[in-house]
Amino acid sequence: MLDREFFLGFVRIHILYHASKEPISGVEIAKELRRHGYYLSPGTLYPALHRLEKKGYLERSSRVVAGKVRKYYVITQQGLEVLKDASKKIRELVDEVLEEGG
Amino acid sequence: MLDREFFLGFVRIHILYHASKEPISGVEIAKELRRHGYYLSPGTLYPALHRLEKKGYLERSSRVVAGKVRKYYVITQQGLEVLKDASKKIRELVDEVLEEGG
DNA sequence: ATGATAATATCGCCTGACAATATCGGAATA
DNA sequence: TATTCCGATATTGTCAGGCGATATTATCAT
Repeated sequence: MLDREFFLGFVRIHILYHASKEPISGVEIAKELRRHGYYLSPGTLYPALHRLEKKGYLERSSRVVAGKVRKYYVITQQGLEVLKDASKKIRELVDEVLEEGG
Repeated sequence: MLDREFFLGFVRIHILYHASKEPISGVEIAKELRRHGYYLSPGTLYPALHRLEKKGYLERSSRVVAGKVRKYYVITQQGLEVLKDASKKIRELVDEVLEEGG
Protein backbone atom coordinates (compact mmCIF):
# COMPACT_ATOMS: atom_id res chain seq x y z
CA MET A 1 0.00 0.00 0.00
CA LEU A 2 1.09 3.54 -0.67
CA ASP A 3 3.30 4.94 2.08
CA ARG A 4 1.29 6.80 4.70
CA GLU A 5 3.42 9.91 4.60
CA PHE A 6 2.07 10.53 1.12
CA PHE A 7 -1.61 9.91 1.49
CA LEU A 8 -2.74 11.18 4.88
CA GLY A 9 -3.45 14.59 3.37
CA PHE A 10 -5.59 12.92 0.71
CA VAL A 11 -7.59 11.23 3.45
CA ARG A 12 -8.38 14.59 5.05
CA ILE A 13 -9.60 15.93 1.79
CA HIS A 14 -11.80 12.92 1.14
CA ILE A 15 -13.29 13.44 4.60
CA LEU A 16 -14.02 17.11 4.04
CA TYR A 17 -15.47 16.31 0.65
CA HIS A 18 -17.88 13.67 1.94
CA ALA A 19 -18.85 15.90 4.84
CA SER A 20 -19.70 18.57 2.27
CA LYS A 21 -22.13 16.26 0.50
CA GLU A 22 -24.10 15.00 3.50
CA PRO A 23 -23.71 14.35 7.21
CA ILE A 24 -21.42 11.38 7.55
CA SER A 25 -20.32 9.33 10.57
CA GLY A 26 -17.00 7.84 11.55
CA VAL A 27 -17.78 4.31 10.41
CA GLU A 28 -19.19 5.57 7.17
CA ILE A 29 -16.08 7.63 6.56
CA ALA A 30 -13.93 4.60 7.34
CA LYS A 31 -15.88 2.61 4.80
CA GLU A 32 -15.56 5.28 2.13
CA LEU A 33 -11.85 5.50 2.74
CA ARG A 34 -11.48 1.75 2.45
CA ARG A 35 -13.23 1.99 -0.87
CA HIS A 36 -10.39 4.26 -1.94
CA GLY A 37 -7.76 1.93 -0.55
CA TYR A 38 -7.06 3.79 2.69
CA TYR A 39 -7.16 1.54 5.75
CA LEU A 40 -7.13 3.66 8.90
CA SER A 41 -7.37 2.26 12.40
CA PRO A 42 -9.74 3.93 14.88
CA GLY A 43 -6.71 5.35 16.65
CA THR A 44 -5.90 7.33 13.53
CA LEU A 45 -9.37 8.18 12.25
CA TYR A 46 -11.13 9.42 15.35
CA PRO A 47 -8.42 11.73 16.62
CA ALA A 48 -8.24 13.16 13.09
CA LEU A 49 -11.99 13.83 13.10
CA HIS A 50 -11.78 15.46 16.51
CA ARG A 51 -8.98 17.67 15.31
CA LEU A 52 -10.81 18.71 12.17
CA GLU A 53 -13.76 19.59 14.36
CA LYS A 54 -11.61 21.48 16.84
CA LYS A 55 -10.06 23.47 14.02
CA GLY A 56 -13.54 24.45 12.89
CA TYR A 57 -13.65 22.51 9.61
CA LEU A 58 -16.30 20.04 10.74
CA GLU A 59 -19.39 20.24 12.93
CA ARG A 60 -20.59 17.26 14.91
CA SER A 61 -23.98 15.95 16.01
CA SER A 62 -25.18 12.67 17.46
CA ARG A 63 -27.74 10.33 15.99
CA VAL A 64 -28.89 6.80 16.82
CA VAL A 65 -28.79 4.33 13.95
CA ALA A 66 -29.73 0.66 14.37
CA GLY A 67 -29.45 0.96 18.09
CA LYS A 68 -25.99 2.50 18.01
CA VAL A 69 -24.88 6.05 18.62
CA ARG A 70 -23.13 7.66 15.71
CA LYS A 71 -21.46 11.02 15.51
CA TYR A 72 -22.28 12.73 12.26
CA TYR A 73 -19.99 15.30 10.74
CA VAL A 74 -20.90 18.13 8.38
CA ILE A 75 -18.48 20.56 6.81
CA THR A 76 -18.48 24.18 7.99
CA GLN A 77 -18.00 27.38 6.01
CA GLN A 78 -14.36 27.40 7.06
CA GLY A 79 -14.06 23.76 6.05
CA LEU A 80 -15.45 24.62 2.64
CA GLU A 81 -12.76 27.22 2.20
CA VAL A 82 -10.07 24.74 3.13
CA LEU A 83 -11.54 22.27 0.69
CA LYS A 84 -11.49 24.93 -2.01
CA ASP A 85 -7.86 25.79 -1.29
CA ALA A 86 -6.98 22.12 -1.32
CA SER A 87 -8.71 21.73 -4.67
CA LYS A 88 -6.53 24.46 -6.09
CA LYS A 89 -3.45 22.63 -4.88
CA ILE A 90 -4.67 19.36 -6.33
CA ARG A 91 -5.12 21.08 -9.69
CA GLU A 92 -1.51 22.21 -9.53
CA LEU A 93 -0.37 18.69 -8.75
CA VAL A 94 -2.39 17.33 -11.62
CA ASP A 95 -1.16 19.92 -14.06
CA GLU A 96 2.39 19.11 -13.13
CA VAL A 97 2.49 15.42 -12.33
CA LEU A 98 -0.29 14.00 -14.46
CA GLU A 99 -0.11 16.28 -17.48
CA GLU A 100 1.89 13.89 -19.56
CA GLY A 101 0.78 10.36 -19.54
CA GLY A 102 -0.82 9.37 -16.23
CA MET B 1 -1.99 29.37 3.99
CA LEU B 2 -3.52 25.94 3.65
CA ASP B 3 -3.24 23.90 6.83
CA ARG B 4 -0.10 21.76 6.84
CA GLU B 5 -1.90 18.58 7.73
CA PHE B 6 -3.46 18.70 4.29
CA PHE B 7 -0.53 19.50 2.07
CA LEU B 8 2.55 17.73 3.38
CA GLY B 9 1.73 14.72 1.23
CA PHE B 10 1.51 17.00 -1.81
CA VAL B 11 4.98 18.30 -1.03
CA ARG B 12 6.41 14.77 -1.07
CA ILE B 13 4.86 14.15 -4.43
CA HIS B 14 6.20 17.38 -5.87
CA ILE B 15 9.65 16.34 -4.64
CA LEU B 16 9.47 12.89 -6.21
CA TYR B 17 8.17 14.40 -9.41
CA HIS B 18 10.97 16.93 -9.75
CA ALA B 19 13.53 14.28 -8.84
CA SER B 20 12.11 12.19 -11.68
CA LYS B 21 12.76 14.96 -14.21
CA GLU B 22 16.35 15.77 -13.31
CA PRO B 23 18.76 15.69 -10.37
CA ILE B 24 17.63 18.39 -7.99
CA SER B 25 19.15 19.78 -4.80
CA GLY B 26 17.61 20.82 -1.49
CA VAL B 27 17.66 24.55 -2.20
CA GLU B 28 16.26 24.00 -5.65
CA ILE B 29 13.47 21.88 -4.24
CA ALA B 30 12.73 24.54 -1.64
CA LYS B 31 12.48 27.10 -4.41
CA GLU B 32 10.15 24.94 -6.49
CA LEU B 33 7.94 24.37 -3.49
CA ARG B 34 7.79 28.08 -2.75
CA ARG B 35 6.64 28.56 -6.31
CA HIS B 36 3.70 26.32 -5.44
CA GLY B 37 3.02 28.17 -2.21
CA TYR B 38 4.69 25.70 0.15
CA TYR B 39 7.07 27.36 2.59
CA LEU B 40 9.11 24.71 4.38
CA SER B 41 11.85 25.45 6.86
CA PRO B 42 15.13 23.49 6.63
CA GLY B 43 14.07 21.55 9.72
CA THR B 44 11.18 20.16 7.75
CA LEU B 45 12.66 19.84 4.29
CA TYR B 46 15.99 18.17 4.96
CA PRO B 47 14.81 15.46 7.32
CA ALA B 48 12.09 14.71 4.79
CA LEU B 49 14.68 14.32 2.02
CA HIS B 50 16.81 12.08 4.20
CA ARG B 51 13.80 9.93 4.97
CA LEU B 52 12.81 9.62 1.34
CA GLU B 53 16.36 8.57 0.60
CA LYS B 54 16.44 6.10 3.48
CA LYS B 55 13.20 4.56 2.29
CA GLY B 56 14.77 4.07 -1.10
CA TYR B 57 12.71 6.54 -3.10
CA LEU B 58 15.56 8.95 -3.74
CA GLU B 59 19.24 8.59 -4.46
CA ARG B 60 21.74 11.22 -3.41
CA SER B 61 24.98 12.52 -4.85
CA SER B 62 27.14 15.54 -4.13
CA ARG B 63 28.11 18.24 -6.54
CA VAL B 64 29.84 21.61 -6.15
CA VAL B 65 27.95 24.58 -7.56
CA ALA B 66 29.22 28.14 -7.31
CA GLY B 67 31.67 27.09 -4.63
CA LYS B 68 29.03 25.41 -2.50
CA VAL B 69 28.37 21.73 -1.91
CA ARG B 70 24.93 20.64 -2.97
CA LYS B 71 23.30 17.26 -2.53
CA TYR B 72 21.44 16.24 -5.63
CA TYR B 73 18.54 13.85 -5.50
CA VAL B 74 17.29 11.59 -8.26
CA ILE B 75 14.29 9.33 -8.08
CA THR B 76 14.83 5.56 -7.91
CA GLN B 77 12.84 2.76 -9.50
CA GLN B 78 11.02 2.28 -6.22
CA GLY B 79 10.37 6.00 -6.05
CA LEU B 80 8.89 5.89 -9.52
CA GLU B 81 6.48 3.22 -8.40
CA VAL B 82 5.42 5.30 -5.42
CA LEU B 83 4.95 8.27 -7.70
CA LYS B 84 2.81 6.16 -9.98
CA ASP B 85 0.68 4.92 -7.10
CA ALA B 86 0.32 8.47 -5.84
CA SER B 87 -0.78 9.59 -9.30
CA LYS B 88 -3.53 7.01 -9.22
CA LYS B 89 -4.71 8.35 -5.89
CA ILE B 90 -4.61 11.90 -7.15
CA ARG B 91 -6.78 10.87 -10.08
CA GLU B 92 -9.30 9.47 -7.65
CA LEU B 93 -9.30 12.67 -5.67
CA VAL B 94 -9.78 14.69 -8.82
CA ASP B 95 -12.57 12.50 -10.11
CA GLU B 96 -14.34 12.84 -6.81
CA VAL B 97 -13.59 16.30 -5.52
CA LEU B 98 -13.01 18.31 -8.67
CA GLU B 99 -15.42 16.62 -11.04
CA GLU B 100 -18.16 19.18 -10.62
CA GLY B 101 -17.10 22.74 -10.88
CA GLY B 102 -13.57 23.48 -9.54
C1' DA C 1 -31.19 -5.45 35.16
C1' DT C 2 -27.86 -8.00 32.21
C1' DG C 3 -25.39 -9.17 28.23
C1' DA C 4 -24.29 -8.52 23.53
C1' DT C 5 -23.00 -5.52 19.99
C1' DA C 6 -21.00 -1.88 17.45
C1' DA C 7 -19.51 2.81 17.29
C1' DT C 8 -16.62 5.98 19.37
C1' DA C 9 -12.92 7.34 22.59
C1' DT C 10 -8.47 7.02 24.69
C1' DC C 11 -3.64 5.32 26.10
C1' DG C 12 1.16 4.92 25.36
C1' DC C 13 4.85 4.57 22.55
C1' DC C 14 7.16 6.17 18.70
C1' DT C 15 7.81 8.89 14.61
C1' DG C 16 7.72 13.36 12.39
C1' DA C 17 7.20 18.65 12.13
C1' DC C 18 9.54 22.65 12.70
C1' DA C 19 12.06 26.89 14.21
C1' DA C 20 16.38 27.84 15.72
C1' DT C 21 20.98 26.81 15.72
C1' DA C 22 25.09 24.48 14.31
C1' DT C 23 28.10 22.49 10.93
C1' DC C 24 30.47 21.94 6.81
C1' DG C 25 33.17 22.79 2.69
C1' DG C 26 34.80 25.39 -1.13
C1' DA C 27 36.59 30.15 -2.55
C1' DA C 28 38.66 34.30 -1.93
C1' DT C 29 41.85 37.05 0.43
C1' DA C 30 46.09 37.87 2.08
C1' DT D 1 48.43 27.73 3.93
C1' DA D 2 45.76 29.99 7.50
C1' DT D 3 41.75 32.80 7.82
C1' DT D 4 37.37 34.27 6.96
C1' DC D 5 33.17 34.34 4.58
C1' DC D 6 29.09 32.43 2.66
C1' DG D 7 25.43 29.63 1.54
C1' DA D 8 23.85 24.80 1.54
C1' DT D 9 23.00 21.17 4.43
C1' DA D 10 22.56 18.97 9.05
C1' DT D 11 20.90 18.63 13.68
C1' DT D 12 18.69 19.64 18.18
C1' DG D 13 14.90 20.07 21.33
C1' DT D 14 10.15 20.46 21.92
C1' DC D 15 5.74 19.46 20.81
C1' DA D 16 2.06 17.42 17.83
C1' DG D 17 0.32 13.46 15.42
C1' DG D 18 0.08 8.35 13.91
C1' DC D 19 -1.47 4.15 15.25
C1' DG D 20 -2.35 -0.52 17.36
C1' DA D 21 -4.41 -2.01 21.38
C1' DT D 22 -7.63 -1.37 24.72
C1' DA D 23 -11.42 0.83 27.07
C1' DT D 24 -15.75 3.12 27.11
C1' DT D 25 -20.32 4.12 25.87
C1' DA D 26 -25.11 3.75 24.48
C1' DT D 27 -28.70 1.06 22.73
C1' DC D 28 -31.40 -3.12 22.06
C1' DA D 29 -32.87 -7.85 23.20
C1' DT D 30 -33.87 -10.92 26.63
